[in-house]
Amino acid sequence: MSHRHTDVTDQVSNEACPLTEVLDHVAGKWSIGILVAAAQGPVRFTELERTITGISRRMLTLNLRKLERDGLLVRTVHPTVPPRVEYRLTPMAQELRATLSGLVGWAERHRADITTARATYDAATTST
Amino acid sequence: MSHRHTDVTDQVSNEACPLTEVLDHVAGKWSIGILVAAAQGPVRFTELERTITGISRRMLTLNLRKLERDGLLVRTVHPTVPPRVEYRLTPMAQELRATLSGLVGWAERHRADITTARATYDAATTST
DNA sequence: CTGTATCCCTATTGATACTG
DNA sequence: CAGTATCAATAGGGATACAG
Repeated sequence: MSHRHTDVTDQVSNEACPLTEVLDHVAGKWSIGILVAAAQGPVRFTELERTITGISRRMLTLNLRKLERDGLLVRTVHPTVPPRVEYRLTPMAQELRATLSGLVGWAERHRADITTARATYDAATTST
Repeated sequence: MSHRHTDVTDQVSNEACPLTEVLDHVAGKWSIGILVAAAQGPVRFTELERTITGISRRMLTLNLRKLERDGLLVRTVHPTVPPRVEYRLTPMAQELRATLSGLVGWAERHRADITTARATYDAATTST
């Protein structure tokens, strides 16, 4: 064994893989957006609904519950007459958000490259 | 306006948001797994198919194409009699992978916390 | 206001068979 | 080996109406 294509097998195979773990909590279409929106401070349900733009009430609720269950969001209900519910990030989620900024940085640095790559690929694919 | 719930509106709203950009390239169920697997060096199609475990041939192909189109993977075809195709990360993707390790670190640090949070949440939800 | 419950539609994915 | 094509199953997500 020294064929120089090093053994890859143990990196992705099992379900305990940290990468998979991350994805399960973050990979959703809305999760990260919610985390970012909620990071600004305690945020109310309706606020999020307006902020996230394309999200439906249903999806917002589902994602909020998931994030809460994973310990990333804290849900606080103020038992006032018009119910007031606020969401805020846990310290763990704040940490995640900080980490996420690395991704954002990467995206910003390479947005143009990606656009170019796509154009090139499409050109090569579309035409003969 | 000074209700201390700072204006969130400009963070997630538009489609040009870097976060959205990142997600489009990375959020897929398999994308990151593929990138990690391919990072070890030139990898062949079948190797990936075995490595990624749960992935179907179809999904592997689709994701490979997407990643290639985005300029994250380079596909090299060796015109030998049994075709030999190898995939490797572009520098841009290597950079992404480095960034990703931050996420992996976060996941590793908090895996236990998440498990606990879920158990707590489920206990509080299931009972009563 | 803050959700929950339904219905329904579409996109994603798996399984399978076939090809260069 | 490395895909592509096709079909069927499913889950994700939107719209809407209703409830605490």
